[in-house]
Amino acid sequence: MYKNLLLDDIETAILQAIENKKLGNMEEYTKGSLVIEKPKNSDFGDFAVNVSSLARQARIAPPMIANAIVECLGDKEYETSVVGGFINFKLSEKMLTDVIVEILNKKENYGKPENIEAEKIILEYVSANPTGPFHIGHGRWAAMGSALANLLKFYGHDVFQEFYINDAGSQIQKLGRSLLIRVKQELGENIDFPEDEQERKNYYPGEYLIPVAKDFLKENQPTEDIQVLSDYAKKYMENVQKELLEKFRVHFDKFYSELDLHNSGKVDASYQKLQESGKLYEKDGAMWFKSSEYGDDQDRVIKKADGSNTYLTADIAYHIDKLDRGFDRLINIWGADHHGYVPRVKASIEALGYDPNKLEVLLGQLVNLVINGNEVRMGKRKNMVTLEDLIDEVGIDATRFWMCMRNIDTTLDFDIELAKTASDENPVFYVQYAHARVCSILRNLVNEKLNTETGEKTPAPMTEEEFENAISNVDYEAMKKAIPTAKKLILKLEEFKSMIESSAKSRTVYTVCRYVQDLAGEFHSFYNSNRVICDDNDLMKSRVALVYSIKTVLKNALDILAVNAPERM
RNA sequence: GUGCCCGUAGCUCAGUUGGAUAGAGUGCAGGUUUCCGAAACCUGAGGUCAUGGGUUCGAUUCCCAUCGGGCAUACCA
Repeated sequence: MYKNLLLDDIETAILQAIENKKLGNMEEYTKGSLVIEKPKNSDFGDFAVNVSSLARQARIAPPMIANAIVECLGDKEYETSVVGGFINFKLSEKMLTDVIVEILNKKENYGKPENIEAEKIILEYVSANPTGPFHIGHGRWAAMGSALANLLKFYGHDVFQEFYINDAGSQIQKLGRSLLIRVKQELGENIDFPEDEQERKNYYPGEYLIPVAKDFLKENQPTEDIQVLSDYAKKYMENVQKELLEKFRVHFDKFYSELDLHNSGKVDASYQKLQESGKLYEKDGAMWFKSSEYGDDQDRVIKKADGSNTYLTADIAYHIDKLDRGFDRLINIWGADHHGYVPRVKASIEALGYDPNKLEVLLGQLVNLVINGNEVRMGKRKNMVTLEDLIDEVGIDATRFWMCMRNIDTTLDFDIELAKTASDENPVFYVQYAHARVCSILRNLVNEKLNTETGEKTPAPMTEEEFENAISNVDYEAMKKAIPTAKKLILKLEEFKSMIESSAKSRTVYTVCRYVQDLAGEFHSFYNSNRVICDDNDLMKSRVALVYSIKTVLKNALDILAVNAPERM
């Protein structure tokens, strides 16, 4: 990508300038200390670099530094100009053409970096309790996690997606007790969940267990055995969750059961290892882990006074297991309500002799539901608007896009009315419309036109063969005519590569959403003042190559988000 | 109380190791269609970057304090 090329050139020139004693007191330069950026005002150029930061070391004014560097740059394809401490770059038409050539050659691989250090990554997300249907908050992790997985894969990493099923704790008994009440209700018994708020907390009073009870009775004899009921409800909810994930285009390579983890002996084994490391001690009849020695604000209980394990014990074993499976990097997406949990898990990893920096936890702020302009707090069990309800109302594409379009650091306000009306106010349609429009142009190019009133046929502007030729044999001569009116558009297409790199490195998917909106905007703007199908054959051919490139890049970006790129709308 | 996240246009949000006139969408006002999809485009108004200090040639960005919002502070999971 041109950012890297320009930076290389500039850094070489700086080293040359230092050697020639043109940079005052400056004696050395560390690569990577400058950044190529886009000028705020495009009149300055296509790219720019600010060299003011070198002034302190060189002890001469920024403009002089900039000029000295430019002098050492030599003849290049692009033009340079100096304004204050900035060196501005203007790409040549040949360089712009090369962007299109590259896209048309690489197609669905355009944007993938050539040489990166591929990491073996395990990405864990959603990891919900199998005690009920997903709510909207789970939808955010599902959409963002799957998009992040797609992004990291596209970038070249080896990504394994995993869902940790919390199927071992007391909440499972609670689920069974709740199902028992629903079963009894089905059998005509006059019984309900306790009114008392404290007691009610021991149940899941949501109506979603009613169909579960019905199905249970179809397949089983009535029972009051909580274990049987728990197992049934748990499996049932797991299947409900799995089906919805697939429908939502979220694919996990493995569903890892906490119960299996316990049964495998791995939890006991990691407890043993912790004990051997000397980081456990007894207090008040319980076993404590000295996590405060590793930056946690206090020590944590690892085995309760009654001899049972805490949730943390299993989670330590789980993370150690991930490391033992040979992953270079563990990325977890957790809700912000679990943020206090990060230091203790890292502490345990370190205490057991692993590198805690291999674990990256992306903490996501929660989702607020906005109904009729009022925020509805997402309680875990009350006010439940399920993810499925949401998808049914606003569609998969819109839901995925909305969930991904904000930085994970900010609380997401999901305005259900806005998402439902979902037309002009919805950015996903704006982007999809751009893709459909491109496809429409491409169709019109090779289809003859029929006048419905007169029955007359106008021949297609291009034959299939001419079309194939226009998008496969492209060089500067062929593209030249399209360049002057398409400069901004081509620069945006070029930006796809640097966007992919920075998004992958910073683990953000909202930047991909922003990019597709920008690209769609550039295209719509271009479309309004330039025609693709026109009388000038050379111009038409070159614009066909341009428009086909846009379609390719839009598709590549939307594929990462797992949002459809429709041919028609 | 303590820790983490946040506070930028009416609203929802960007702002890349500190740097050019703080940007986009939406909303509002106005304009654009004999021609490839007007679900689009163009123009305009709209800002004490929460507040007050500090560091710096330069702060929306870094530091401190205050105010406001969210989350967490279990031998629950």
